[in-house]
Amino acid sequence: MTGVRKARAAETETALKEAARQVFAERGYLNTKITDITAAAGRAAGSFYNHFASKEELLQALLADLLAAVDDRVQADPEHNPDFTDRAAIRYHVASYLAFYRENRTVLVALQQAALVDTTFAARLTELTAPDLGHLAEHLEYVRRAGGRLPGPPVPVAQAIAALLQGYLNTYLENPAGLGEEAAIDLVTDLVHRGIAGRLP
Amino acid sequence: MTGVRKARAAETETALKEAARQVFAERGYLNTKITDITAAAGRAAGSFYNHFASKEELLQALLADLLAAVDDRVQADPEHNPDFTDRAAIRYHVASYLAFYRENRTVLVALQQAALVDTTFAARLTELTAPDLGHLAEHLEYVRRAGGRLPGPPVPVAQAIAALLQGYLNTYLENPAGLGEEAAIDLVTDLVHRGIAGRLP
DNA sequence: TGTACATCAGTGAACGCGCGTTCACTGATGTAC
DNA sequence: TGTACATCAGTGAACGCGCGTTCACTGATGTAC
Repeated sequence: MTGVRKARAAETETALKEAARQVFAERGYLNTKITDITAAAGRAAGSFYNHFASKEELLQALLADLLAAVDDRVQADPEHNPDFTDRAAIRYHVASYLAFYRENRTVLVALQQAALVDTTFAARLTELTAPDLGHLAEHLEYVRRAGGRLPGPPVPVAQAIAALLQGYLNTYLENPAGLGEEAAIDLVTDLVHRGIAGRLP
Repeated sequence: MTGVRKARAAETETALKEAARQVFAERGYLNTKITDITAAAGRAAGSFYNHFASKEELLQALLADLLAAVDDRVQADPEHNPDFTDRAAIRYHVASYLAFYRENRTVLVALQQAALVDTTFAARLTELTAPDLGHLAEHLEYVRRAGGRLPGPPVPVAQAIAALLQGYLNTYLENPAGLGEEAAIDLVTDLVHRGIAGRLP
């Protein structure tokens, strides 16, 4: 009568997903066995396959959840300042990237790991980051038009900045080493701001 | 009488190492099976264990070779300019890092992959990069003493720069996207130089 | 509302594949005398 | 220098472990009448 079954199924599905997130965070995606996930979720091994065909498909599901969250966030984002000669505009981007990375680090790292082993995920990952890269490159183009001398063409510079953000913020989140969050954001902001705005007229 | 046996053994050992490097480059360390290596080396599967106890130990051997090469390089390096307020000094470091990374990319990437799965390699890797980080931090300290305003404490800034170098140069080597090597070096150099030297007196 | 049957989520032991690892064997090289 | 035996690098079929995946079974929920 009432959808007790569906509710139960949904319950264990989310239990599996949460268990996966937890276990991925503890020992990494590649080191996680399916029975690790089911054990952490308190279910039998066979139950897994009622919900996901494989560990990869589970990761896809986590990715889908993440993307949904991203969409919400982007919609909540007002028209932000595209002027990257303005330090505050850069800082805003850095801060929101840190917040996003902090929130979704487990899944992002799991994706990166999966991408090493599985070309499907590798393709997926570049597909996902492409828009962000383009977005960054546009902001850099703005700087160039405003008379700033970028250290190189917009796209490679955007790649470099993306590497800096991803690499350093990951390091930072793993071990803040006494540096406050605001200080970390300022650090990256300054590096980028000075680095790109260069010699303004 | 002559060491024909030893010579043969050494020969297949290097054949295995070279095959490993090649296969790692093609499909990645984690995706490589031991039989992939022996097949690429043109030997029987069992032969592998006359030389290495496991794939991990083979990687250790590749790492040892790499470190030996590094030692040679460092000795050949004259007392370089520690003054990171000087653009040329930074460029020198960037260029030599790129050369090193280009030369040893396969093994470095294999190490990074191994580190994801095996805590031994993770520890090894941080151990290996620690001196470089310290070295960088010293150069930054120099800038600070010279009156430059770093965007943050030397060690975190060094981490950020290391992330930029490693992340971007890896991206660049995978796909130069039409950017010349000198241009790539200049890009990173400018980003770092402007970023750290900031407002000099 | 009650009864009989169907369906479904979950269980966990068992199966089987992939791959690392072993080991008896071969032929060549080294050693002893 | 020659002969008999020992040792070693290499071979590849076979073994077995780990782990993903299946499947017969259970008890509860849903449906038909």
